[in-house]
Amino acid sequence: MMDVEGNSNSNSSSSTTQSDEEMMVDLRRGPWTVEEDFKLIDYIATHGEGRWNSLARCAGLKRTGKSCRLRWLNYLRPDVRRGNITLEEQLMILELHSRWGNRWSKIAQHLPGRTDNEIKNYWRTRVQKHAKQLKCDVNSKQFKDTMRYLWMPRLIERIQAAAAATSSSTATSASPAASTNHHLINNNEVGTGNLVMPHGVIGNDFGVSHVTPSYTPENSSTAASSDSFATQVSPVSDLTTDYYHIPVNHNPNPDYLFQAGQGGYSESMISPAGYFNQGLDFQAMEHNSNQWLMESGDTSDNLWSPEDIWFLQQQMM
DNA sequence: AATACCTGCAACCGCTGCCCT
DNA sequence: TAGGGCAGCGGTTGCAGGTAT
Repeated sequence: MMDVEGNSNSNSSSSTTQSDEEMMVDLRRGPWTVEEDFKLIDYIATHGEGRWNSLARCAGLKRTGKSCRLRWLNYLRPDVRRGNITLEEQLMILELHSRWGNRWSKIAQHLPGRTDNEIKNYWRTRVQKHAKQLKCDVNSKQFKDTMRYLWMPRLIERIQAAAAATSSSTATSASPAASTNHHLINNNEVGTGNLVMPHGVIGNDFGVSHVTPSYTPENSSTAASSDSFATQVSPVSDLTTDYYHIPVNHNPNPDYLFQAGQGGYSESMISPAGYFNQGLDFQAMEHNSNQWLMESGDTSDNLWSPEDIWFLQQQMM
């Protein structure tokens, strides 16, 4: 299908526009070369982005406008963030996806520097894998609840643990990392409307202990010493100070995630009273959650034993 | 050491909606 | 108002690198 040498095959029932383009020019496809990258960067630096089809022509690139746009937005853009998805970003993705579904670009808007493509890939490769292990549909209520009441709280714990570890080890320094985490966990900022984490989720009034009373950073299997996690997902955010620091009250977007009074995340997830009433045993389920988180991003296919899966399914019924 | 298999990610495709003429 | 061009979105594919056998 894809021809790295740039000779487009004729299988595609591509759009009229694209077919016309391909007839007129011998368009390249497949991976971009360094030379092409430089051409694109150079041209955009001089002329700016937009008008992608003409941009491609003028820059001397034998690519479609689409391809140029994609390469720029997903890879070459100077503010694009590369590397592992942080815990905070994972949490954000889970929450936003539970709210908006596969609206990747919309989700990406709330993760500065991350592209919709990257988030989509993360979802497909990591999240859907876990759904598969649970033998349930990623869109099922069961899986969503598991995410909401198990996975996400554990992520929050890990963020807290990582922040605590960082702040204690860098208490006397003014490192950017410490500064960053301060913004993420400082509960005082909740009231200011500047903290983007949901109200009460990260802070003294967040009831993590109600969900996982036995948790401590020391005994948690999710501690930063976990090899799989340490390598796959950086336990300490390397976010810039402004990350997650969008002034909520000034955000014109009515859909803004953590806008006060939406009654979403902070109320339903952190106070799952209804769930306890339904007989969910979070203590028991925690085991699975720990494994899940510990191996998040791992390649293991055995996170869930058949017994675990059966148990979880029974609890969710 | 060689091969098969798996995973993650970059890139492509088709579709939709917006804007301009 | 209709049609064409363009930008953007979500889904899908193919490949490179890693891991298991």
